[in-house]
Amino acid sequence: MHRILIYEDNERLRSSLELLLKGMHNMQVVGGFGNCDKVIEQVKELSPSVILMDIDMPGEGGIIGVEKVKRHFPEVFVLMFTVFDDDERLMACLRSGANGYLLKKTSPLQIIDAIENVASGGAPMTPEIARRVLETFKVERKIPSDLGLTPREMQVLELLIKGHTYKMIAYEYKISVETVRSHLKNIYEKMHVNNGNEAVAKALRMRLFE
Amino acid sequence: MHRILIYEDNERLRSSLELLLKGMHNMQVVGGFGNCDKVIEQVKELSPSVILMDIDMPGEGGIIGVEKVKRHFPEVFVLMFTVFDDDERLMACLRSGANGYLLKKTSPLQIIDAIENVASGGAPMTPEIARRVLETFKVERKIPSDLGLTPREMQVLELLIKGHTYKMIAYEYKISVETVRSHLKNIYEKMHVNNGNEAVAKALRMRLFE
DNA sequence: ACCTTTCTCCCCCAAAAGTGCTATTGATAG
DNA sequence: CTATCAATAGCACTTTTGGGGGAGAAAGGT
Repeated sequence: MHRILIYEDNERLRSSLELLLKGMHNMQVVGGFGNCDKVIEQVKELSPSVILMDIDMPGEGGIIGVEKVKRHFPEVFVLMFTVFDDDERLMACLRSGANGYLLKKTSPLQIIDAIENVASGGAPMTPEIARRVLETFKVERKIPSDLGLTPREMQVLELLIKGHTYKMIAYEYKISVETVRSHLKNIYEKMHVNNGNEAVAKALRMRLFE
Repeated sequence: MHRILIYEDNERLRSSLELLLKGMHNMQVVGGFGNCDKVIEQVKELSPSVILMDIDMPGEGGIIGVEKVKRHFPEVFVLMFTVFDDDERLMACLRSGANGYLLKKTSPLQIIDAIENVASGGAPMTPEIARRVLETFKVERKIPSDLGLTPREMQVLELLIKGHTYKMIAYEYKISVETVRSHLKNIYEKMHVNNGNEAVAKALRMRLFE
């Protein structure tokens, strides 16, 4: 039996949802509210297993809502449910740990499906949403990032990033400080930077190291 | 009409897939191979609209495959299709720009669905996969990361990351170099680091800046 | 055999960075 | 009113860095 809690400021839509879900033998709507101002108390009180959460609501919206819920009750599944589909909000929800993301144009059947799905550990989302999520992975992709650094140069740069001084790097690799200097000179030239700080920043931004 | 190209080293499975897809009125299997060694030539030759790509194949596997395809033909949709479901491979594929990710236990009907779906710009994946993808978003979440840096200290640190010298920072904010030094001293202490390189690395890793 | 790259090392020298102090001012919280 | 904090600034002193050279040995490719 799934215990559903609904956050949706549009009264009519909320009623429709309640009606729809009540019609299912294995679902029980334990509550419905128009904003997330008291979400913590309400979840504690009603102990839902799945929350349907609209994003755009007066007072505290769904983004704050999902964050609060997931921080205090990470075991409760939260399903975002919205007309808005801008990437900003989407990502904000996902980062806060939302378990799924539905657009309001989703059919009733699919909503039921999604609830079943999320309750069994899945992460339902429309293919549209999924595409956008994957998109963000791609942009994150490592750019060619071929600076032509030699293996040794990479090693030296790595220790520089760790905050080692030239002397420490030299000791680490059993080479002279002069050699370390040479490597760093070459590194800076190849990276088109003028000092260590810039090199460190650039290397990390290019994800040469983690 | 979708033009499908299949990469799958298991002959029997490949035949089954071909048979399944050929049965559809709007799909045409333009080819099938057991590895990705010549994927570029093959795609150029056969110009598929959707590629079904197994991950584990002798020779060049699907991960190299999807990467090659997406680099040379970003407009071709690639649907990964595999028994393996470890996060490493999954992420590698997604980063390379795979358009969807199916597990082999997926039913024939769902495979057809997924192809239609990916061809119309969606990103089909099993809820299971979707869950894992969302998971990676969560772990990426910004941690409180409160070092107690003051606004001014943040500004100074920001320029340091850009590779500015103390002198340049001082000039930028119309303060004396000594003041910059003071700020940096405090910054290093608060961050528990001993020099600029380490501070830059730590700041970027904590995503204090991007 | 010749060339290039990589890794190694050296010198000089100036600039920059880091450490340890002190100290004044203005704003703010208690 | 007082204590704290942020921001400012200074000085002395040491260490570290960065930029300019040059140069030799080993490895790898043509």
